[in-house]
Amino acid sequence: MRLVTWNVNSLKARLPRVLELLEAFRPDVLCLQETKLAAEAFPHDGLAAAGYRAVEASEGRWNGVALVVPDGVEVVDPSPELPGNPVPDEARWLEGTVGGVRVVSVYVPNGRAVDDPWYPRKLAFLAAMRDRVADLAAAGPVVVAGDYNVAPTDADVWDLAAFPPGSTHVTPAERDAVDALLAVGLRDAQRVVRPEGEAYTWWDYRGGSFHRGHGLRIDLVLASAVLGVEAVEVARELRKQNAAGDKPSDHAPVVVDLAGTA
DNA sequence: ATGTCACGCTGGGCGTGA
Repeated sequence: MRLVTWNVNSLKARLPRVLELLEAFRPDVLCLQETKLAAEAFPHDGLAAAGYRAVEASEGRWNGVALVVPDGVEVVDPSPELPGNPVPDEARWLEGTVGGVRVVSVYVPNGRAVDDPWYPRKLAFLAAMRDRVADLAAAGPVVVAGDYNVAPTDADVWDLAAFPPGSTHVTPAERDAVDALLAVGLRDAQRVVRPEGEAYTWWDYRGGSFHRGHGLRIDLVLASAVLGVEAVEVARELRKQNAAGDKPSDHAPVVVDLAGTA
């Protein structure tokens, strides 16, 4: 099974690049985050032209997640429910069973700053995830893919000096929350294939960050250990503007090939 | 350089979020 996760920063603005991704990588499931559109505006027709269909959880202007699969593939028992979610009105969680694997597309709250009310909300969201994923992992193979807004280790940050005290994404509490997800029996797919070193997935739009290598690895694919990880690729070409002038997201897609799936 | 995007509201810049 080939799974891709991508924070697109508006599916309306990014549709040409999503179609480019589907054509180039032909995933069996694509987990989208930050679709940033209402359900009635979701571009089902555009995806259909590429041979794909989507199940989505949409909110309107902000957030929004989706699972995109090839025509003829069913997403069984889709659900946006995350028990204990501190922000249940926001479209940040969507699970569905694809090929016998429970797949989740998740957009974890940013957190903003350690002294901001969004920081404890972020930690509460991650705690709710842990409890839900523990239940899912006990029931069968699971993949939790998305924008975690956490860089799990120092190797996932271009420069720790850019994260002075009060900064989010790198705090021990956030990293402990990701470790707690792994502790229910998941593996960080990128680190299975590439145990250390740089594998960034996000670069700020500002200041030429991509060109300068100022990135973070915050888009993660956590997979049940029973699922073999054959390959992982960060699709960096999609972080660049294309020849037609279509702009990139500030995140690159993460492409993961998994074995041991139906 | 806090140097970029994308959105809604509105009719072209501003506020918001990342």
